[in-house]
Amino acid sequence: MNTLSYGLLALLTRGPRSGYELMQHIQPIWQAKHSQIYPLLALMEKRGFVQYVPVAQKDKPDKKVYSLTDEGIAALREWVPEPTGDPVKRDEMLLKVYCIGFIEPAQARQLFEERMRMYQCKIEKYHRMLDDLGSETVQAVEAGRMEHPGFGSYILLKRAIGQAESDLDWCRWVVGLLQLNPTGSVGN
Amino acid sequence: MNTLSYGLLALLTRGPRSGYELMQHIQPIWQAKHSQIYPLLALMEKRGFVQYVPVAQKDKPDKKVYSLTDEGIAALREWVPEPTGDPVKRDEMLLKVYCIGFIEPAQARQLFEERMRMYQCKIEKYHRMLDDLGSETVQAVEAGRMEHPGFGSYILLKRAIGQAESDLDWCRWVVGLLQLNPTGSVGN
DNA sequence: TTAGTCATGTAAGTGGTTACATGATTAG
DNA sequence: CTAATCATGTAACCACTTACATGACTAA
Repeated sequence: MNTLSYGLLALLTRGPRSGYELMQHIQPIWQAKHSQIYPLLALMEKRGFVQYVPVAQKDKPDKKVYSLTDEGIAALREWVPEPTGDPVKRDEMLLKVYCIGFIEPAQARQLFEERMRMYQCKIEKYHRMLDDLGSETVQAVEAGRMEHPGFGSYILLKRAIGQAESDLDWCRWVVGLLQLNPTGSVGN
Repeated sequence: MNTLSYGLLALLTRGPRSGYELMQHIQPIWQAKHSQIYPLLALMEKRGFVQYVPVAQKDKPDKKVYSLTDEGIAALREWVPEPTGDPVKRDEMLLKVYCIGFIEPAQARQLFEERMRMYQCKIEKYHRMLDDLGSETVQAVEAGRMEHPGFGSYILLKRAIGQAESDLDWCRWVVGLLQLNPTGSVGN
């Protein structure tokens, strides 16, 4: 049972999901491909943490809909109070930024402008996801009702938006600095 | 040549460094252990991207001080304009937050308070690192002189501080929400 | 005297990605 | 007609962590 396995159990607290759905929903929180998720689900099924019902579909491939067992819920509850690992962040761009004095100013500008587009897309996506949660959830969250399904999703989305906006502001600040001293603008 | 290898080349643009120093300095940007870094340095030395001078020390173990070769610089310059990979973020805590409705309110509070301490430590550490850069660097950055050694370090530190403060604010906001509805305070 | 720092390396294991494999349906 | 989505799985590979190994010096 690794962290991703517990993460899958966490997602299943919202209700039964297929492996494919789990794979999609876990992406914003924990990057993982289907090739990693399917074997873990099979393993957890063997160990009794989850169970599945095969669902036949017309027009689409059949699927397995997984749900938590009592054992799975117990495992989740044991995991939560355990010491939480430090966050792991790896961003290739930051390594490029470290040696920014070594590269063409035009390339530097491009690097930041690409990232600004990426963050803007993310922010829009997250806002759409917030809207999808509905006003009923918003009211529950604002009242601090953490037992409400959607409380976790809402505060996670808020965090993702805050992070993306902070990064976007940083990009704008750096682009502003770069324009102060347009070393690379010969020929523009 | 993987991303970490280019990252090591990026660090070496600041001047010669030992493997041990590289390992320490790359931590805030890219988590990697010495056991991963030493073999990569050996490989890059074989391929001619870096070279080293053995330095004998009294009172300390001998070390190898690596520096960039012209080939290494060329490789760096080729890498920068290549498409930049998406950032990878994996934080166990967010998975726990997702199923926060399923856990004890006291445990939830503890989770956030632990994180708030972690972010506060980080922010203090980053501020100390900023101070270490000196006013000369600050002036160069404020003038947008990106070719200045320290420009990259300064803007990366600013980003790290912004991120940590954004996360800390989020934790405070959630803790505030949790206190609105003290479900778990029976017996306090 | 125990733990921590400096300093380098290898070996074994886990976690995660890419590629291979299948196949029907739908949208451009 | 090509690409994307849904849906599951395996195999090979790469990236990263943990443990093993050594050894001298220093601070609590």
